[in-house]
Amino acid sequence: MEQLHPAFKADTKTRILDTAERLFAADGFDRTSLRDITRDAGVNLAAVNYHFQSRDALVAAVISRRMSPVNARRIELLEKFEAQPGGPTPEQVAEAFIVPVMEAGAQFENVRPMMGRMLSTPNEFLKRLFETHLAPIGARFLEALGKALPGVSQLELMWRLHFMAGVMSHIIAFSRVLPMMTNGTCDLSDTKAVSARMITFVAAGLRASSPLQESV
Amino acid sequence: MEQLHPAFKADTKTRILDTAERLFAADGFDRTSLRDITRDAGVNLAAVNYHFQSRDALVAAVISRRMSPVNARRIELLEKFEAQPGGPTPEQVAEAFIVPVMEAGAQFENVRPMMGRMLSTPNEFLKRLFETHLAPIGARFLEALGKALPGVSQLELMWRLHFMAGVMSHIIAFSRVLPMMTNGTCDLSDTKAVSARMITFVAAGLRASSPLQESV
DNA sequence: CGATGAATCGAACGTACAATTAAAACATAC
DNA sequence: GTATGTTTTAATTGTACGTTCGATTCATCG
Repeated sequence: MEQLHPAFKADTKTRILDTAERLFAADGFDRTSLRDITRDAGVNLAAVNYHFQSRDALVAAVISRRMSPVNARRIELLEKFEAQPGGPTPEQVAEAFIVPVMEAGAQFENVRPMMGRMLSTPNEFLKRLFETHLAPIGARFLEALGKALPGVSQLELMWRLHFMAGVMSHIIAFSRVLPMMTNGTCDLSDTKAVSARMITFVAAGLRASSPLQESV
Repeated sequence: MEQLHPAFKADTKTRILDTAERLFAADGFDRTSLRDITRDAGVNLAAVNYHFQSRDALVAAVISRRMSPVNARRIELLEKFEAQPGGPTPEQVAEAFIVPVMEAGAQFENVRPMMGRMLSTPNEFLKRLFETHLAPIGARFLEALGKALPGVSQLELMWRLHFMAGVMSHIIAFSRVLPMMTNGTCDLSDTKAVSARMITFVAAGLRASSPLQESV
């Protein structure tokens, strides 16, 4: 893992970010107080409101730090696949959607559970933040799906985009409990293998003929 | 909708349950206080700790009231499909998993968002409750998947079970925001149509040949 | 009617929270 | 080495929370 123990070195701002990320991942955004964060980070309580302006702004900073590179990588992959002669395949769209998240999860210990929290916390502020980060990504992937599955209606594509998102969100959100729930059977440490499983499942679902409009 | 406005009739206990369900669905479990609930229900604050013993026990009661019938119906459907000559098809397993939830969502306004909150709240008490309700269901569906997809390894089945759960959880959890996110395109009111789309997607994913072990 | 238990009520308990303040400590440049 | 701007500190503010309490109302039955 790349992260240092926050008790050593690193400036206050980074210590707060790292500790907040870890605690948000472990306990959720709503149930982690500034007192928890500052105590664990070994900094003063007021440091949060000094470096960031508010608790909400800290949450936004924690999320942006990890989400922005992931979404940039997603777009990058998508453009690469779209430039290829056969256009993007459903497998490639799924890969561009899933792999950057899984790779970030492998690189930074807390990213997967933290994103899981983000995807699943009812907090209204988080919902807005989520929209900010994911609305443009959703639109971009809808467009790519249209190229990968010509003839499928926009409505159907929209649904399947959300089904794909559901498969990934669930695995992300359950990344901490999944090994326990399955008695160690489901192991997320082999990122490539898990991604491959997901891509296979999702691509097959994307390719399935529509249940309501059989024709084209 | 079957529910009455809590301000009229119904005894205190039911008024609390109905109001709590509505507020939990709207604002989440953690962000809904007993004061919010009792104010909206028009009952005294102390009534919650009188009728239920604690806030946690109220949460458990709210969830059990809706989850128990859904899970009973799931098992019922599964047994019906398993009794059929061809054994259960992947479509039938998906149907038994998905349809009871969607039907409960159509019957009671707040069930879908409330279940979405339940599936996605980091609260440790909720996690335990979730385990209680879903662990046996998961085991039962894993068994059914084994019959529907003979030759697929237990490991692969476990993953695909979670992929299926992910598709449904995501739609459930996003039931309130999905119409807004998609500019009204994705509409959950036609329960049968949404269920059919999900079943098609999931069954295709379940049937896909394994990415890691091609043979069998 | 009068008594007994369930149900409701207003009020308070102690705890935890985000945010703010003014002073202290620190670093940097002159 | 003193002045200036940045960072850290301890203490406090006001608000909200779950839970508990004793008193009061209500329904039921002897």
